[in-house]
Amino acid sequence: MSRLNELRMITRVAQMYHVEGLRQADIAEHLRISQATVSRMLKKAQDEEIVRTTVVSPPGTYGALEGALRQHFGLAEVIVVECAEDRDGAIMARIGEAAAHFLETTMQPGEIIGVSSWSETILKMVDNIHPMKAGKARYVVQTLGGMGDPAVQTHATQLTTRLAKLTGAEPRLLTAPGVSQSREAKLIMLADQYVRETVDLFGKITVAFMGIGSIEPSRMLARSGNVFSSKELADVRDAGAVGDMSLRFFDIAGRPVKTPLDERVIGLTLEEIARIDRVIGLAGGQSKTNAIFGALKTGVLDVLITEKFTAQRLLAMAGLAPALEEFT
Amino acid sequence: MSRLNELRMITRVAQMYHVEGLRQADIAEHLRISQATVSRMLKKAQDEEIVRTTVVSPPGTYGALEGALRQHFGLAEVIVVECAEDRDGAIMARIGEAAAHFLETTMQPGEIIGVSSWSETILKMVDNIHPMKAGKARYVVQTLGGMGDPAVQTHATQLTTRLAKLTGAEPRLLTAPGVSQSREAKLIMLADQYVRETVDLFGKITVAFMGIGSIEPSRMLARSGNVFSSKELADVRDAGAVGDMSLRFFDIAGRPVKTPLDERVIGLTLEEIARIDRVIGLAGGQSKTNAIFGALKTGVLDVLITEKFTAQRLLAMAGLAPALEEFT
DNA sequence: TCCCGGTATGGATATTTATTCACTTATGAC
DNA sequence: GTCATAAGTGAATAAATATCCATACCGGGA
Repeated sequence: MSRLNELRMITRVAQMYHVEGLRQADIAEHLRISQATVSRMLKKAQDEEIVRTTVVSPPGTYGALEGALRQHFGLAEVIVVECAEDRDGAIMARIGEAAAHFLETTMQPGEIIGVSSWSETILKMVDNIHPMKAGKARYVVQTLGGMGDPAVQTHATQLTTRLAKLTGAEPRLLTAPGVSQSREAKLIMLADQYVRETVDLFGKITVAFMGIGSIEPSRMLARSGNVFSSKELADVRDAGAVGDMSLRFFDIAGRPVKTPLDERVIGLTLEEIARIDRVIGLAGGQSKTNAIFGALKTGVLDVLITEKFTAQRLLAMAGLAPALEEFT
Repeated sequence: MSRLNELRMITRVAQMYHVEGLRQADIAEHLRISQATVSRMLKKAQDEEIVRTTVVSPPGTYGALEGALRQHFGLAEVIVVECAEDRDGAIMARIGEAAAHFLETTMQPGEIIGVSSWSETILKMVDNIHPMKAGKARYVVQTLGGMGDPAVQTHATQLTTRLAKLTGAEPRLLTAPGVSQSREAKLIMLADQYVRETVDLFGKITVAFMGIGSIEPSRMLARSGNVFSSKELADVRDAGAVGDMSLRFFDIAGRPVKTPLDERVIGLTLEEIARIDRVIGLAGGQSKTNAIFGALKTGVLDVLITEKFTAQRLLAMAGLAPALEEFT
């Protein structure tokens, strides 16, 4: 009997607190009990599920998708954006916006930002960053050499420099090609004073933005500026690679895929990426799904920023398809 | 655009706070913002209805009914109990239990308790009170003279005394009949030293338990011990009375119904009842519905303790029938 | 009967949360 | 452009809430 009366009272307290918005002290007075007891009753109301709190995602946000991805891939944060069109360009733009906002709101003063310069998504991110007045970053470090002929390499330089300016940081450029001619050529590049200084900062990077690339011959070659042949690309794919971050390839299970090409790349290694405090992966789109899945499996990412349909596909691949109903 | 990102972030914060149970400071650290902002976001989440808190009544409790009654009749508290059987006896027993629990949990030390002694529900209440160890009441004041022949009047005395003992208070008895022979007889009674002392306490009562009686010839006469005639009863009813508290009659709209009988009653008046800080009305059952409705309309009650079906009928009478669906 | 472990209580206090304040930045009128 | 206004921020602080602690009480077993 008293059990029921107890529940009745707890319900009433919960009502007053959550619905009527009274303070615990007022409720205590009203019911002539102590505030401590009211607090305990409210806790009990939670435990007994007399009060239920639900968090609903507003239209255009995808809390459930984000939560499922966080959980399944062990990520600290996931941001899923909505994208009306399914064009890759539109998707990158939206992801870039979100990444920009993320950087703006989470950047700490003195941070050392790593950025692999030639991802289009990262370009979009930089486009959307507002100049920061307070709380400047320390360095923006280019984590991969430039692609294509030297004239075009200035794109990378510009992007790094622009990001540095926007964040109030000092740019640290990697004045070398992303893919050197040979292992030996790479060593020579690394001997350069300025290159050396930048590479030495790799271990100090506190936050890195990683474009995730897919192994798709046309795009890959296009963006590479033909620094490696379609033969090399085929080798990488034959070795099981599905995608790359900073030209470090991995397979669908997230295992690194090492080929001779690997030795010629001037930029962060997967091991170095893994040691960075916050690594933010940016990518979305049908063609990149496998690459993103592999990237997540490498375990080096802390944050993923992607797009709704991609997120759904990733969960489906992870075997969470049945739950997809909820994730519309 | 930033609007959506804002909502996304708020949703995430709400998720962390309400679902994952993190502290605001931890969330702030995770998201690299200030705790103040987290607090503000959570408030916004409430406002935007991103978090929804619902209080459900556990089975056997009737939060919705209680709330509707509180609201409609302007009561400070309402307790609705469940009663399996529809017998009046069973209903009174359950209401008595609830009233006992209410008294136990809300009584303040030094309280002066008024009790109109002959209501069966109040009898049940006293039956269910556990002796109080700490926080004793000051007085238990009998607010209506005894009914029936002097030998039977000891019932009233006993009830008051017993309640006083249970609450650690000093009993203050009204050693007079509830209904005197005449106006003159009443004055003589009131001249009595002990009666005087008790009546003087009427104005000091801090909490009063009121049985609510219905005008129903058989029961009324039975309980009255035939101190008034069926003619007198008919007069009262003809005057529109539907019920009484402490033999003070009122009609369905809660208006006092004064008849010559009124002058002969030795006990609290409605005006005196109205001045008491907390007046708790106890009643339930089909036959008492109109009486309770009238009692609520008098505006003298602060708390009502009743039973589920009675509560539903009261709301139906109040014109809240359509809402009854929810109140099963 | 008395004593013991488990549970509940309110007062005091530690912890957590909300609000204030001073300041910065964005926005819009002129 | 300049100014005023509005909106947002974090540090400090006020306010509210949760927890600790000492105590009281209940039920059950010696």
